[in-house]
Amino acid sequence: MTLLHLDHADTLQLPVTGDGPFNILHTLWKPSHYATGLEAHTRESSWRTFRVGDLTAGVRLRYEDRTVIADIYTDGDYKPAHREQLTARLRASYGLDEDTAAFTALAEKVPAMREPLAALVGMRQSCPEDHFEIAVIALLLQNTTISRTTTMTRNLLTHHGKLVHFDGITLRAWFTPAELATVTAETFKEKDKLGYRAKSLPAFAAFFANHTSEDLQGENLVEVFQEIKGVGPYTAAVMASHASRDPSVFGIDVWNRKILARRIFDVPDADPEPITRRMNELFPGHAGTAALYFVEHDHLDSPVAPLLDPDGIDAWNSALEDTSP
DNA sequence: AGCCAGGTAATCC
DNA sequence: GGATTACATGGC
Repeated sequence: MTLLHLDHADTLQLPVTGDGPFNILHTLWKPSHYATGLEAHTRESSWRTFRVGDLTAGVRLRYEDRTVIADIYTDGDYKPAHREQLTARLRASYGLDEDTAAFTALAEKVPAMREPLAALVGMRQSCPEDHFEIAVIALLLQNTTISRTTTMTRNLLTHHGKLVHFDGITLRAWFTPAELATVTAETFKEKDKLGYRAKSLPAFAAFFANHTSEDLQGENLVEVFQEIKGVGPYTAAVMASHASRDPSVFGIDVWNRKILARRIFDVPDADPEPITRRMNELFPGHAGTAALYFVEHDHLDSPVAPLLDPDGIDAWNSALEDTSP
């Protein structure tokens, strides 16, 4: 597939205004997140692609003096409106304006949260995906293994997304709902190997071609999202907790169910209802944030997609560029 | 071979 | 309503 070269267009200074400590490493890089090719992280820098309106952007992120510095690389006409959209998107994606004090106060009173808090304090939810993109991620996680989720993600992004190069790194970029709307369910099944999920994706593309993330502000999202075919309680909760950044919500699945059962009940597994009830008792209004801390702490020692060594970037680039369509 | 994966919708009683 | 069951695919 063609490699799109992006040129430097802007540098944004994004001060962290939220109250409390800010953990840049674990806000940008989550040890539990599987490899998508959409982002890469070293200890010093992160790279990530964004689709914003008609723009394809590559972003390199660094942090100093309580400010996130974002170097923006683009493929075309970069307008003032793009700067505004990207600024808002980056601030929201990494929770730069969100306080951590309320959660930290609750967390300090719960013995099971002591270690996760010590290791991760100042970490915010990260969700560079918009509602459409996070819905696709959650769809690909449904009832399958991470290995197959990774394969399906690679298939979709290779066949229907973009491959870009900027600031010395090669990354994949998402397709937009409009771009995906031209693809049939049969292609998703036969070519992208999505299995029974194939018929959900056209419904996702159609819904989000007509509803932007901005349109959805203020709705009861967990209910609204479930009107989309293929979106149930889990996918809707992932969308609300991640893209809508509702700190009280978390999607429960067989994976985090076991992690949370162990952390709060000291048992290998438990039913979703008592887990949800107990999480809400322990962390009222912040159960989603608490779940995030438990899950990321669980993966800290063996990350799903480890940090990149700066010497490994050439190999990273070759691996992505060699993927055939 | 058979079971299970970071679920959901359709179809039962 | 709540309790099954089919649904694609791949790894162990």
